[in-house]
Amino acid sequence: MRGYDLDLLRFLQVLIEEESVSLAARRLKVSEPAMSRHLAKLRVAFADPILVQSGRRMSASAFAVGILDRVQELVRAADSLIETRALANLANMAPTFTIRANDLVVASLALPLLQALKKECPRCELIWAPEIDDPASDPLRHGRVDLYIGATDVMKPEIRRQTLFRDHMQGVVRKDHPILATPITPQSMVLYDYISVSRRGRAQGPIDWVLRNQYGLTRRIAMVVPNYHCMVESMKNSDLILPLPGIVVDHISVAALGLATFEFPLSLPSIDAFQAWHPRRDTDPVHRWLRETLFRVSRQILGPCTQ
Amino acid sequence: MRGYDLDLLRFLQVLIEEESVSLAARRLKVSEPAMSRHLAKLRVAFADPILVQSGRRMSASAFAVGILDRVQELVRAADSLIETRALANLANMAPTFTIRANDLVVASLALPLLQALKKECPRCELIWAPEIDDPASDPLRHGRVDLYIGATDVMKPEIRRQTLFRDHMQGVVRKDHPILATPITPQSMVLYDYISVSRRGRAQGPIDWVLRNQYGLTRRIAMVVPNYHCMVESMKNSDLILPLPGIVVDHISVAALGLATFEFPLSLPSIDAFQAWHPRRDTDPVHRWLRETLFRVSRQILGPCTQ
DNA sequence: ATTTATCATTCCGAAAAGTGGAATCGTTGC
DNA sequence: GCAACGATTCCACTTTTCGGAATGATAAAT
Repeated sequence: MRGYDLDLLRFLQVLIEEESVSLAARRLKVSEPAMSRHLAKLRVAFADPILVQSGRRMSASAFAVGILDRVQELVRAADSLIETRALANLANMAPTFTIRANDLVVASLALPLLQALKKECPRCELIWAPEIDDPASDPLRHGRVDLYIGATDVMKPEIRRQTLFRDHMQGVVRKDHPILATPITPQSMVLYDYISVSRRGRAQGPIDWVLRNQYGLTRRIAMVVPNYHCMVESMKNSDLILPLPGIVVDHISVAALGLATFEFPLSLPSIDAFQAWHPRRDTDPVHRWLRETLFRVSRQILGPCTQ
Repeated sequence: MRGYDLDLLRFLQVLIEEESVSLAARRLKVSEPAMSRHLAKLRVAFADPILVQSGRRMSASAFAVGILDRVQELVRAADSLIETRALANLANMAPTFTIRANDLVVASLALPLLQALKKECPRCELIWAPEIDDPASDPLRHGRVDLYIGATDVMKPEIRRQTLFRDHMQGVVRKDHPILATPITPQSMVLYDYISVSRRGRAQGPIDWVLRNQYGLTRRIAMVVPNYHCMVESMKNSDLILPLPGIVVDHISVAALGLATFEFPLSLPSIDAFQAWHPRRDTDPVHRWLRETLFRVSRQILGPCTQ
């Protein structure tokens, strides 16, 4: 006798995580009757109900909750055996990844990421796809893009995502801007006009919402630009204020451009940059290696997320 | 896509351990074609041959050898999930185990073992079956005995066994025996007659073989007895030498019986006491709990094996 | 060099297992 | 009391797995 079918562990993990036969079925792409039968087999094998009726819903039994960690680790470890084999051959592979990210990310991460990847896989290639105005999920779904790096996009529900780093906006002005002469307050913020960076022409953002809701103030957007490049070259001749994320500020030579920066005296929500991918790549060990390498590199370059 | 069938891990483990499709098939009680197909699926899943032809035989690939530890641990951990559930209910169980062991073992281990078992399972019961002269394997095969503890028995090949403790023989004589007047040598050993303890009337043993082969000496067996009990009561009135294992010597009150002990000046093979059970109990979590408890108790009482 | 033995793989028909849709059951909200 | 929702059971069909027979590969024996 060989004991129970170990493949039931895959079902067990998802059943406990979802606490629902229907959701578990959907997640593993089988019918509800099929999932129900798997649950029945698990109940026999473990002599435990696993999921118990809790009013209209189901909830996991104490025993099931107690072993979830071990089940998750088991399934993960079992799948990583496959990766052991696949990754053993990285040095002989020549994978090409298409990654879509905005210019800020490319500027700061592209080179260190490529260096880290090539360390283990010398013939690895990256293609940085240009930003588009369509929803970011579609190319992931169709497989035209392997990985997407964004911060504000709303992704389709099935798209997987992982936070890479946390950022916040800083104000950029010319070096001797009058706003710097005294401690900056919300009131002094709105004395000057602003530049807004938005590919879709969106002028309003978190700064506006906080000013209005917490101080009853309104800032003026003098113009909206699709990217910051030409602004940082010429804004030193004006009193305009340009909000930029830290990732950019760290990247440009502020002093050389005749500029200075300041922290907004506001409680702004942070910006969580993430990487996103389609679930079909979940079990692709080479794709996982890419994600893990990008995650590690982004933390090295940009510092850990404080969350 | 759910990834490969995790149940293949059971086959993977046995295939790597046996390095033979036939032996693996036999061990898991499937046909050779069935095992061959499982191997084929493993080869696809891992993109590795797993077993490669090495002349007439097969041997495990480097990759397979490299992951065997992890595979064994995975299968063990997966099966132990079942035990987690089963053992969670020990306090409410009332299992009865039939254990066959010789009197020496019963005398020294029965009470501590029962105490240790009852600590976790208050209604647990032990039945110590009397020694018999038939092969010890048969009752295990037929299920009449759950566990057998022995030392010298040859068991059937499918019987599982685990060493419990290591022992050695000591000489027992009356308190003022002349052999104790000077350092004991092989030559002085054979000046006196011996008692041999053997249920099957076997007079010769390792002592005889070592004396003959290393010193060209022969000891005289004055009599053979089926157990040592009556001898230790009456032998103080004679110059007979009674060899007994340490487990007995530690158990009886040597001084109160007017006796003394000595170490044989010979390089004798040690006695490995073991527990034995039928493989059908391998996956029985309650039976495994019994074995593990017996193992732990025997080490506590008799000291660890130096091996 | 040929034959024999052993072990692994492939083929094939039969048996077993698994599937999803439909029907049914149990619980809660309205 | 009825409707909605989710889980389970039933049923016919599909897929997978099984073991015996046949085949292939290798080394030992003759």
